[in-house]
Amino acid sequence: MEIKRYKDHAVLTGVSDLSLGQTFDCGQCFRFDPDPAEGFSGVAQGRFVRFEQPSPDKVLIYCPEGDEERWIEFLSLDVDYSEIKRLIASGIGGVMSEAVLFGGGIRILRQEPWEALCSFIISQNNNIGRIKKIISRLCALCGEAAAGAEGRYAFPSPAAVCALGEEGLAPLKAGFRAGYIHDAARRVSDGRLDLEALKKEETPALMERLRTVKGVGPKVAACAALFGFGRTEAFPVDVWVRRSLDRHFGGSLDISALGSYAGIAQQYLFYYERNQKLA
DNA sequence: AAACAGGCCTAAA
DNA sequence: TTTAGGCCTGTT
Repeated sequence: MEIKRYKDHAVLTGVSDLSLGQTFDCGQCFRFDPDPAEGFSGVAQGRFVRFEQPSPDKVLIYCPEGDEERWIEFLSLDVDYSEIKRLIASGIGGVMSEAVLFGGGIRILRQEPWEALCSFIISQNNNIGRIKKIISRLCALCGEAAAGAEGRYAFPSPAAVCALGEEGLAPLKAGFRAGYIHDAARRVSDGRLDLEALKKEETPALMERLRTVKGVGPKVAACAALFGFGRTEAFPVDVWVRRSLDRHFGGSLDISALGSYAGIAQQYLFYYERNQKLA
């Protein structure tokens, strides 16, 4: 992969195994949308960014000079997915191979721990459209202005969320999740749940700690670990993956064959189960 | 209009 | 330890 820097954007060539569309529409991330101009835009790490993909092997990143690497990491473009895909497909075969072909452009984004935890708390018993709206309102309510765009907001800090109190979250219309959001914000901001320190923990211990938050069960903890802590071995089972496992794998899957890539495989299965009928 | 949506909590066996 | 019902809100 090569990087060339121009005045207001960087150009990556020699990109493989990436579809911006699949990556931003596979349910892992709630803050990016198709941009009116072109491509996908959103806020991450407090900064506005826009990505374009004029051809499969070419990606444009509209960002300040010097930020390219940040976004390359965000997109996991520093990881060789072709090898991972081969491993997953050959390790399981059958429907898994189909799923890898179908969603082969998905990359697991490297999102921030707090944002991932909070977002997946909100996601429970909820649909993507509404999840996005709730998160958008949360950011507008107490997030700081994002760098690089007017009217865009960073994901708020735990302290900022906590300061609102549970009642202060009412405008989000998050329903029963408001209490969960507040508990998470309180635990993180008062240090009982030290997300920074948890980066050093093994994945099972990490998930166990995350589950001390009210409203965080196995699925949400696994999602936070996978998307917020880069734990690609975490294997969240939601209704779609459940459906896929029931339909194609006799109800369960021996993920030992997937090594540390179970979470990536999960994402292919999820995307395939959820979207194949649209194709 | 009733069910359901990318779960989890609580109460009851 | 496992299982059923309920939960906010919005959409179909």
